[in-house]
Amino acid sequence: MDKSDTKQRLLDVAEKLFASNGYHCTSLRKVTAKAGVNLAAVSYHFGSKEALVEAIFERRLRPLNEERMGRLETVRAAAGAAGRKPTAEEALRAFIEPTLRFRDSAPGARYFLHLIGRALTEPDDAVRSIFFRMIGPVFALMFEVLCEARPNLSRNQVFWRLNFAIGAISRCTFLPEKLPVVPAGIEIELSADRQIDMLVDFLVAGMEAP
Amino acid sequence: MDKSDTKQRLLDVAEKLFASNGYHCTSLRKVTAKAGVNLAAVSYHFGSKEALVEAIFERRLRPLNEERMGRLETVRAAAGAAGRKPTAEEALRAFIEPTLRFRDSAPGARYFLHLIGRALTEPDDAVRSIFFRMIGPVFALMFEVLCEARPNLSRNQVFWRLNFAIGAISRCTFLPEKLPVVPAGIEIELSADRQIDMLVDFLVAGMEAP
DNA sequence: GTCTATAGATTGATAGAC
DNA sequence: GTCTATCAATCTATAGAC
Repeated sequence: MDKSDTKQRLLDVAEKLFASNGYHCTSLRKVTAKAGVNLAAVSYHFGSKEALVEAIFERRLRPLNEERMGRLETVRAAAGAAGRKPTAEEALRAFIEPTLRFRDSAPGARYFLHLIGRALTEPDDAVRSIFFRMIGPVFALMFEVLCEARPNLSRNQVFWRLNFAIGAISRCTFLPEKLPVVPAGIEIELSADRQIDMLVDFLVAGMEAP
Repeated sequence: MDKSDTKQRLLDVAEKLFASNGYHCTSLRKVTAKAGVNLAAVSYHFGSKEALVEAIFERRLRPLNEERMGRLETVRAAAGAAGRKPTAEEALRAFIEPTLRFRDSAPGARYFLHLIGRALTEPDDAVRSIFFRMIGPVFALMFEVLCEARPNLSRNQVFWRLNFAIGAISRCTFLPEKLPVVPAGIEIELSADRQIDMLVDFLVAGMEAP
């Protein structure tokens, strides 16, 4: 029990600190101090700082990606069985719903989503490529399903619209306190379902634009 | 001439390196070495690393913001004079066209846009707040004009749709080589006008969704 | 304005005792 | 598995000669 406890605590604390303060602004000393473990524990359990962040991605992104891929395959299969194309809404929901519902599924999931929202723009090539490698297959499948949903668009147009959608979605996975200046009276904390509805309304319209 | 030359070279080189490799991954030693000036020149001309990045933002963001604000005011005035509301397309174009045309207007502008695309998600509180302070008034005006354009939406909905749009736009200001895995046959380098059209098609539809 | 030299602090990683 | 102690590298910032 003690054995895995240190490892888990390191993952939990590092996830939160990397998300809140960034990978490079967070030293291993801060992580181990907050986790209440020894500095050398990172080397022992993970090997390096980079391997630690990779383990953080791996732990949460693997099940999340499996769910998104599974739902995308289901969308494709259901449409095929009915002799029609998948719709943009089905594809978008298959991606968005697991992502945003995941936000409230575990204590640290919110921090993790913030972390991957920033991984999209991560300046460190090593860290960014860890993330891109894990997200690549989901992105590729999403792209193919969207191409089927919008056969009249060029692949080029679908690619860019998917990128636009990714950018929009990433604004919802951010910790609310990290958003730009918020006008008075704005509700910045939304339930996952409300956030999903807003995203889907916006993105389906964008994706179905001529 | 020599006097301002060092300062300009520092701005140009730091802009490029901060954009390509990130603020924290770029040491002042790398900047001064690549600029061919002495390490101490940063302290002399700017005072600190943070003041350097602030000067980088200031140099390009001030004229760009003035143009975007001016165009937003024009949209509002023209609609008012005609006794109608501004449209979402007018508001979006007033923001997007200056931004993306700016991309090709100066040698380093492309790097700068990448930098501000990442400033949205900057983990360092000091750097992020420099950016938010500069972008705040534009964001606020954009929000008000969009509220006028879509009076049937709640301010909450407009706020989130504006955030979605910001996220989408930021995917176009990125250096193409920093995008996630790109499927074969995709044209990743688009002219500003082509990119503007794609963005506007997508975002107008999203913004006008019920 | 530009330079050298260095202070002063922090970092990731590791060797070796327990 | 956990700990102390420390290495070697890096960083920003600055003092002071020219």
